[in-house]
Amino acid sequence: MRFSKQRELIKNIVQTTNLHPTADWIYKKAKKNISNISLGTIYRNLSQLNQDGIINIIYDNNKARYDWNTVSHDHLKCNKCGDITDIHMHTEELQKKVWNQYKFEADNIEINITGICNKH
Amino acid sequence: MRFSKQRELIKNIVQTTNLHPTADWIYKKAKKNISNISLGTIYRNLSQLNQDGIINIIYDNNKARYDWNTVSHDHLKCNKCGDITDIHMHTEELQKKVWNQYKFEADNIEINITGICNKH
DNA sequence: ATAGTAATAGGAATTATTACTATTTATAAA
DNA sequence: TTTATAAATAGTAATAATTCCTATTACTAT
Ligand SMILES: [Mn+2]
Ligand SMILES: [Mn+2]
Ligand SMILES: [Zn+2]
Ligand SMILES: [Zn+2]
Repeated sequence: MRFSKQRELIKNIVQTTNLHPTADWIYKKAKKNISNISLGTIYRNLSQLNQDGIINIIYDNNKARYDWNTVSHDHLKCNKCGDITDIHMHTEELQKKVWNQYKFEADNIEINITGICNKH
Repeated sequence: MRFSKQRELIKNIVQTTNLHPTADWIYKKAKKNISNISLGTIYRNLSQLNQDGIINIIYDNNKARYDWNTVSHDHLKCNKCGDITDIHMHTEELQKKVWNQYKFEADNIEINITGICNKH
């Protein structure tokens, strides 16, 4: 993978927010630095960065969000303000359980909890 | 909500499969009975049925799937064959945990586990 | 039967994402 | 340094999933 200032910028944007931004949010932010950057470049680089284990993708209903935190963790999504916050459930236990009970070899466990956050 | 043969058919299709079908799968199946049914009707009725608690919606990456089983449960998705199977984790504990630790009032907990199923 | 209401079909619009292509750019060899 | 070339880019078109719109149809209560 060759260096590009676009990829560097995109990586930096993702790595300096905890908002779990969408591609479009990242695109708007990136345009402030590189005004003619294209949305295709955003998507291409986000998926490259994901493939290289540098960032994570999470799915919020029918859109992707990007997470700087590649360590396995889970999310709380507030129905009122839309905020997504990190939590850590102990998925190792679940992983064991699905193996023991279903002989299912889990490689990823994602827990998405929706409800009302403590700001309301 | 008034009776309609379209809604009855859509409900029946969802309630007689455990495949967690997409809107498009349901559409194709429905057309065999009502050849001029429209995709808009599929979506409208699926979301009505969901609002009335008759069926459930689950999100598989960036598309919706529909589940006849409205009792809280979770899913295993196989990366090889794409099959989605039901499991039951004990989410009551998780619900308590997020309340105690984060004061987050959970109304829905979805656990999505991907990996390799016991058919491979 | 008629009127009022609720549902429909069909297509247009929207949103998120991917694909295509001509041009530019990073890197490494000559 | 110049040059070769593979990778990346901008811009645009295409696709996929979903929602919105509107004229028409079907039920229901008078
Ligand atoms: Mn996170
Ligand atoms: Mn299910
Ligand atoms: Zn909130
Ligand atoms: Zn499988």
